[in-house]
Amino acid sequence: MVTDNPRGEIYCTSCGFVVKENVIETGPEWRSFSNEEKDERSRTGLPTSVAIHDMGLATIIGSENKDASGRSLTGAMKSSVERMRTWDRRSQVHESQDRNLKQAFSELRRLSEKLAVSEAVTERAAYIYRKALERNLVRGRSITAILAASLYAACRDREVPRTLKDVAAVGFIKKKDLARSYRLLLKEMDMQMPVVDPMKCMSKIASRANVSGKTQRRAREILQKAEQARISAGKDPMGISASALYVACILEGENMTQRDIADAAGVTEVTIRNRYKGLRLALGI
DNA sequence: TAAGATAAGAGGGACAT
DNA sequence: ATGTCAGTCTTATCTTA
Repeated sequence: MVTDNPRGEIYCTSCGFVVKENVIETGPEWRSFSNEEKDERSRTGLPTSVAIHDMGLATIIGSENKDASGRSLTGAMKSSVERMRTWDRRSQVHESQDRNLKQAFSELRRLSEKLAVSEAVTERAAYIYRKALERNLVRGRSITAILAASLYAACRDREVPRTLKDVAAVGFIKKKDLARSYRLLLKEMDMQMPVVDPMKCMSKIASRANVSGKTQRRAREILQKAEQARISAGKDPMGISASALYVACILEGENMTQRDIADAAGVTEVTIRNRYKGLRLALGI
């Protein structure tokens, strides 16, 4: 059993079955450099986070007209403090950028929760969105579009297997629009993303399709051979992964239809068939 | 019913004009 | 900037076992 923290999933190392998704960070909040420190430090308050518009560091001037030692303020002082309060309130959302971020991040929370991604991914998405905002990429486009693209980018960056389709669905936007925004981010911000590893998709599909661990191991072997045979480049990783699993089901005598696997992977039967054909050709099955 | 075949269409990358 | 080309994936429909 292994915890994959960035992905927020716990899965079995021998069969790849995903036991639990969206696991909360289990480590201590602080790194400790000695045992004494470890004992002394405790979790205090919210950790700072770039996914909160002011990074969780807001301080507001209270409404009690008392000074630090609890004495009432003089009249002159009162009006002065009142002015400060006004500015204090204004500075909390002092720019349109801040307002934008506030809205975006509440949306981000919603999407992250629905996608069941870890806090690390959410943080990353927030960071990317901030950058996008700074570079004026949001102007003239919808906040949701760029935000969803940031979230997708974060998933790619952290190698969390979420498809464009997954993200588009929870954001109620069209897949092609999401793809467009995502490419915009990559281009304008010179980002480089790792290629999606079909292996990473395997456990996801397998657990959704309810195939046995044995079959899944078989599928992984097939997938490995397929990669060695270089027939996977440029193909949809979910498609590759799904068809490998389909082949494994046949070999292991597990009665799964193309429809079942296709549904679990979020691709069409035709795609399965095409990959399946190439797989047979390359591996001589 | 499941699997295979075929065709049309979308969207984007590469490359030339 | 605009057009073409090759390649991928999707949707839809028909055929085959």
